[in-house]
Amino acid sequence: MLNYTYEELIKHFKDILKKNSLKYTKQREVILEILYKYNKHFTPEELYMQIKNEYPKLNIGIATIYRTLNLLEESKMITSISFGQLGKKYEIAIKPHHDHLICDMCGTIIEFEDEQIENRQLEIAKKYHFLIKSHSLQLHGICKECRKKLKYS
Amino acid sequence: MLNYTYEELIKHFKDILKKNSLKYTKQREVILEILYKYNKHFTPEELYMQIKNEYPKLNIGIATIYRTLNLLEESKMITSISFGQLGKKYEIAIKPHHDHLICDMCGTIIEFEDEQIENRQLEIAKKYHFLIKSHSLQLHGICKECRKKLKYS
DNA sequence: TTGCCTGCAAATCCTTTGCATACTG
DNA sequence: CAGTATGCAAAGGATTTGCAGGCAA
Repeated sequence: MLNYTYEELIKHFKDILKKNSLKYTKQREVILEILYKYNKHFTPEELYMQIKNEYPKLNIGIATIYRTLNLLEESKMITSISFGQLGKKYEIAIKPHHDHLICDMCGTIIEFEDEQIENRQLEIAKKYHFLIKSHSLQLHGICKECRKKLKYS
Repeated sequence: MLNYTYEELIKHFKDILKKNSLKYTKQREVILEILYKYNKHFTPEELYMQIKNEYPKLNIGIATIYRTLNLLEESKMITSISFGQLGKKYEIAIKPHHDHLICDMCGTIIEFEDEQIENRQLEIAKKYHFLIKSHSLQLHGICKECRKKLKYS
C-alpha cells in the first residue's frame, strides 16, 4: 500500500530538517511514526491520545502536535482534509493520490483512485486556463455496513 | 443561472418554517435575500458586514447569522464549502449542482459542472456499495488572471 | 397569549503564541 | 555553545449558548 519503507520516510524527513536547519526530536519522530504505522486519518486530538497511549513516558504537549502537523504539511509529508464541523484530519502523504468516500453515519473513510476523473479534471482546468496544484474530491453518504444496519432496524 | 425566482424561494422557505413551527422574521428574510441577490459565497462575517451595509437600521447580531446559516443548511436551502484555515463559506443551494475551481492566490471561485465526472462517481459508489448523498469536488490552484500577474512580475 | 427569536455577553472549542527551560547538532 | 524545540499556560479567533426581553402566529 505504502510506497516507502519507514526507514526511507525517516531519511526523507531528516533531509528536509537538515535543509532548513531544523532538529530531529523524539516528539517529531513519534508523530511521524504513528501516522505511518496506522496509515489512516487523525485529528490532532486523536493523534495526541494515541501517542499518550503508546508512549506514556514521553512528555508531549498538544501544542507540539499542532506545530509538527503544520511543519509536516508544509513539507508535503502529510496532507489534510476538512470535515466541516468535524475539523481537520491528517494522513501520511506518501501514498499515490486518492480521493475519499466518507460515511456520514459512522465516519468510515474509504479511499479510491480513479484515473478517468483525474484526466477529466485536467481538461476542465485547461478550459478555464487554470493551473491545478491539488484537488480534493469527497463523496458523502452511507457505507455498505450502515446501509445494512438501516435495513434491519 | 438561478432556477427559482426570489418569490418562489421565499415561498419555499416559509413552507419549511411552517412545517417546523418556526417563525418568519426580518433577520431571516434579509439573510436569504442577500445570499440570493449576490449569488456568491459568503463567510458568516462577510454576510454580517453586507447586511450592516445595506440595512444599517436593522438590528442584527452575528449570533443570528450563525443560527440562521445552520438552519438554512439543515433545510438544504444553502450549502457550504470549507476553506481550511480560511473558514467556511455559504451559498444559495438552488442552482444546479456544481463543483469549484479555487484560486489559492486571490481566492476567486469558479463554478463548473461536469456530467462525465458525476457519472463516474456513481459507478465508484456502486463498486463500494455506497449510497451517495452529496459530494464536493474542489480543484485548487492558480487562476488565469493570477498566472498572468506571475508572468509579469 | 404562547412560545419561538433576538441581541448581547459569556462560554466553548480549536489552534496559535510567548516565554523560560531543555535539548540537538 | 548557539540556536532550535518543548511544555505550559495564556491568548486568539470562530462559533455556540444562556438569558431576559421582543415579536410572529
